[in-house]
Amino acid sequence: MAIDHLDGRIILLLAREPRVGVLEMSRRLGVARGTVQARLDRLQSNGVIRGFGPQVDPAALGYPVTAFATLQIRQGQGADVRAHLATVPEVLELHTTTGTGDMLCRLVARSNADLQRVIDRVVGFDGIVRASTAIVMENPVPLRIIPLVEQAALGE
Amino acid sequence: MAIDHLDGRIILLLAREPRVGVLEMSRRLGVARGTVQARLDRLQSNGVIRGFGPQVDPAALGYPVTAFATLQIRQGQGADVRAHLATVPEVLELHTTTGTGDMLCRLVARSNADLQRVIDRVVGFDGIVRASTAIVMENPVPLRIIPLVEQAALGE
DNA sequence: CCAATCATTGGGCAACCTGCCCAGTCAGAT
DNA sequence: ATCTGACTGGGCAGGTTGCCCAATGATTGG
Repeated sequence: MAIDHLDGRIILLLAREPRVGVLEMSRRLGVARGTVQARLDRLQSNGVIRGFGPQVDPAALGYPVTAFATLQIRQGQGADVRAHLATVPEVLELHTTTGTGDMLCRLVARSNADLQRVIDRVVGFDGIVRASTAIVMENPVPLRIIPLVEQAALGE
Repeated sequence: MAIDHLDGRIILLLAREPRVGVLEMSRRLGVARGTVQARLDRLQSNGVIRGFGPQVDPAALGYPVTAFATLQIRQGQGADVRAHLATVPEVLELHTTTGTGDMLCRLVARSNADLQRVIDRVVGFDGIVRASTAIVMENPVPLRIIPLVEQAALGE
């Protein structure tokens, strides 16, 4: 399940230049094409690489405002709340957590004013007792995985 | 900047089957190949599509534990803290926010025990006054963008 | 209303890559 | 010693890409 150095280099290369083909990769990495192909197949069936879907920027889509909402749920309403939130397009992800709240969700909106609409839609649901929202001002470290891949590839 | 229906269908198709080529897409969408190519180029230079990097699963890499940490920062130490957190591979993203805390970051770790090490490393920095961590138990809605793309493609 | 501009179409071309196959080598495990 | 699995290097047909072109709407500004 863990990845070795070559796997790491493949992922790194793909992350930097997603367009490179298997043949070009094999040249850059100094291994045979079949090797890269086999590694890639393995990484994907492993689940290490989930896919190569397009990374879409919500801001460019007209949703420049991001926020995180911590939700407290009425006991036993968890499933209903999950189903509710899954139907809201502006809910980009949802986690159930330990700690202060019961759930944490990432929201986007067209503007700060629009965020109010989104929040109303999110919390306007019976099972949600309380919500506390933190609006994102800056994103100094965008979602990344490379450093972790490097660490995982070295440590094995 | 906004996307139209055809853009939406292109993104949707790419999200479902990242391996399809431009030619196959043009067949499926019933438009000329050049059109799909032009749209794709535009979507990428627009920044709507950031790229097609591999989506790596931290769990498959040996980091099955995810947590969110809310940090309170000593006044004026923001830049230092950002730089510090950027050097920690287990910090997958970092936001500065309004509200209770000053920053919110997503962490991963090899285990709950390992999470302690990560947190120590994260908060073991002078500018951080206080940290409150929420461990993710479940992820009912994994990071997604499709519903938003559909909405954006319809609304324009 | 006309002209200009832009997106789209349909076609063609050479170069390239992919998927698939094979045999041979090599190292580690049994 | 034998076997298994990974890697190599090679070949092949088919499909795709990147690039070009001329022609056709559709939209916009004059």
